[in-house]
Amino acid sequence: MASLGTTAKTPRKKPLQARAQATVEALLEASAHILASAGYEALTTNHVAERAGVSIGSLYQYFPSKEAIIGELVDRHCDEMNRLFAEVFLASSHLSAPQLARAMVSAFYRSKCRNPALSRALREQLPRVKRLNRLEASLDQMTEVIAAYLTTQRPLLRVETPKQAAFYAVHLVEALCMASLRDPSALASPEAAVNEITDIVMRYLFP
Amino acid sequence: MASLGTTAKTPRKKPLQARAQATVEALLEASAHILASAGYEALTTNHVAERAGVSIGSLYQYFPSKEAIIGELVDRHCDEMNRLFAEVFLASSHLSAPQLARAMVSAFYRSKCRNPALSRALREQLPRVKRLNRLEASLDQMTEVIAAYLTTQRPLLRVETPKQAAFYAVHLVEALCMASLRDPSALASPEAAVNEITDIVMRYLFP
DNA sequence: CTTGAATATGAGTAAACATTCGGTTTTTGT
DNA sequence: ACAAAAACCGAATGTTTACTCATATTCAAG
Repeated sequence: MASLGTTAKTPRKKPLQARAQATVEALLEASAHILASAGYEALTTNHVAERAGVSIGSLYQYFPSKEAIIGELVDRHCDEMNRLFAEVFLASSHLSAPQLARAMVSAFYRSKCRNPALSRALREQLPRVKRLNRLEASLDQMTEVIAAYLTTQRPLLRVETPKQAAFYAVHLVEALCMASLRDPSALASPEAAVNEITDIVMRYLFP
Repeated sequence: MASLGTTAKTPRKKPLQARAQATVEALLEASAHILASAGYEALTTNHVAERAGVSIGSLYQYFPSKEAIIGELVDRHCDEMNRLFAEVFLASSHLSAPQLARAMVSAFYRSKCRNPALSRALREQLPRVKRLNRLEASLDQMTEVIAAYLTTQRPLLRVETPKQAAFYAVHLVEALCMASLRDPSALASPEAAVNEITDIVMRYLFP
């Protein structure tokens, strides 16, 4: 491993032509597949390049380091999650609290269902790659939005501290969605899981 | 790295004399410290030996591989958690459901408080290592015990499926304890956290 | 005190791995 | 068709790291 400290942090080149874009996508897809199916241990640059069907040299034309690939993977995952969260929140903000809650839990659950194995790997296998903070940051941002919403609902609220309530609510939903995802066979259907989780949060937040 | 596949899985020697025992303890303590303070990346065998104040050769007298050290660390952590769980469960089984719940949550929380950094590291940085299954296995075992208990409380229960309820309850408690642990400053005191988490579980399980 | 077993040592080995670089092929614009 | 740019290639490099082994030291029992 050449000194990580001096590794360039910016890509060597931007992919301009269509085939270069395809190369980048293939590399990211290969990384996601390896991470999801074989774990972080198996995620070596050579392995990624091989699976992507490109040479190791090409990999380093577009990613300055192995960490940069993972970073991009995390970034995309977070962006997708944030996008869905914002979309559903806005689209459902006029609904009642229970309906909104259900919509949010469902959205969260479905966003993880797109690629359960990858979701798990990103959450569980990424050894403190600095970038993983972005996932925590996403949750923190959600917490703030929820806290603001709860403040507007204060009269109806069972709890008195919206910020704290949002913290527990978000972590609760995240953890139970991931847990349900891990073992979907032993438990009920996805819809049932969403219902149950929604129920738990609602009972906590509202009378 | 010598071929992992053919690495011996049993220790070379059992530590018989007192100084050998001390060496083993020093190695485990060093491993825990490095893992908690610097993360898995920094957990190299040479680093462990250095911090333990013994030579790398001594390390390999008592542990057949790096993975074996981590395995022992996880084993001890799980054993401690299981011990505390069983003890508190037996000692409190005659209490009312809310009191029992609070005792269990408190015990869980306190067991993580012994060494928060290590608890986090074992939970968040280790899923790459196969052995982490032991931690999941511990949770699964707890779930079974709780499910059995809930079955005896069925008439009082709000939910109808003890097994599923136990699953959500255990994961909920675990996740929220870890989350509270991560950011104890922003939230209330440990007692308040335990109370809140207990409250959430109780509202879910009982009317 | 002697002797054998247990313990400790640390330079050395080999393999894995991230990253580089010199050179080739393909595409684009003219 | 022809240059220039972009993309691609993969053997080679240098470092990291898990693990070994030949040797030295300490302990315990007779």
